[in-house]
Amino acid sequence: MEYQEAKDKFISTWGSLGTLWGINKAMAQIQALLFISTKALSMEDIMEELQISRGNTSMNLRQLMDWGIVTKELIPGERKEFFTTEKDVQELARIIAKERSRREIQPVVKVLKEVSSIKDDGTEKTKELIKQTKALHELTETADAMINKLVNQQQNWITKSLMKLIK
Amino acid sequence: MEYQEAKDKFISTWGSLGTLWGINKAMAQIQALLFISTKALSMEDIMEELQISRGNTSMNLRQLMDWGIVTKELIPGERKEFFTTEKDVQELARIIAKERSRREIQPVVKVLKEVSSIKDDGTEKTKELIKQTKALHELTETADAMINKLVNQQQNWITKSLMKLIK
DNA sequence: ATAAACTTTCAATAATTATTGAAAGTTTAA
DNA sequence: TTAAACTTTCAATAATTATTGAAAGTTTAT
Repeated sequence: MEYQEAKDKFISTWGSLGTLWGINKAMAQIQALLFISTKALSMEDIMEELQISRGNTSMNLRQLMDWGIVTKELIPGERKEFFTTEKDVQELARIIAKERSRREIQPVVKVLKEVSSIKDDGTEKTKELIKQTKALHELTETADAMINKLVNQQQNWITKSLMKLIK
Repeated sequence: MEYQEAKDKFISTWGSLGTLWGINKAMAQIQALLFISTKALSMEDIMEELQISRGNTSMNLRQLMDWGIVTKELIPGERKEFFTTEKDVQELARIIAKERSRREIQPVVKVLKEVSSIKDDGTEKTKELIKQTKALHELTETADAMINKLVNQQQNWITKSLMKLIK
């Protein structure tokens, strides 16, 4: 497999995986492109490479910046804006886990807590609703906490290794 | 909050969370409905409760059965088929994690492995592609393995507690 | 074998989501 | 201040995905 084929394959695969972390195809592809690029890219570059419109590129870059995954980079002497993505996979995982938790998991946890706290009127169906949503609430909260802890621990482990290397 | 309101809230919230575990709204809502139901439900019951068509109900029930989350239950003397979902949240988590891994994560891991294994032609861009996809490959594989281990460990922990309780 | 009771399938349609492109907005240089 | 170079916005449109409903299929009882 040659460079170009490998590159295209990576970008399209990563793009379709976007749903897994709750973002759309174009957004994931832009991130993928930046992730394997050796230098910061302009909007023009991205449009050209991915064959998408200016508007689409602009909106998706914005979203990636909102997530904190992509940053603008100003190149001296250049009028255009250039973009780069977080290159460290551990840090990337940390950001994604945190954002997904905040955007999607926390709101659900809140509803599960509310629903599982309704007053028990003694009927079987109410008891079942409370029991099941309570179990789901606990599981969701635990799983979310664990994942966040996990990605942060990895982070710490990496940081420690780096520290050792540096000093 | 009364029973009906709590129930509706749970079903619609769980439905919209469907995307998080890679299934569509109707599928998630059917599962949610069965999850808090005190008895097995017929297709008629589900259509009525969720206000969805027969075809939609049939197709989504099938998918839920493919996932291994819902099972048919034959009630003696009844011509209709009745459906129940896995009621244990831990087991549910285990099934979902396993299926998602098989359906979505493994294919991506495979591509990442392929792409990161292309021959290094010495150019900077090829080196970067190899380096970054290799890092992503390792991370994805590790994260996937960890999550599966995690849900299985929880499972074991629960199983052990139950065993103690029983004997 | 027939018909009633039920489920599945799938082409048509609806709903949702993503994308475009051009006008409006912004920044910089002269 | 003007104009060129660039980015953002957003209504229109395209693409994708979900849903319907009725015909075809299946199972069971007589």
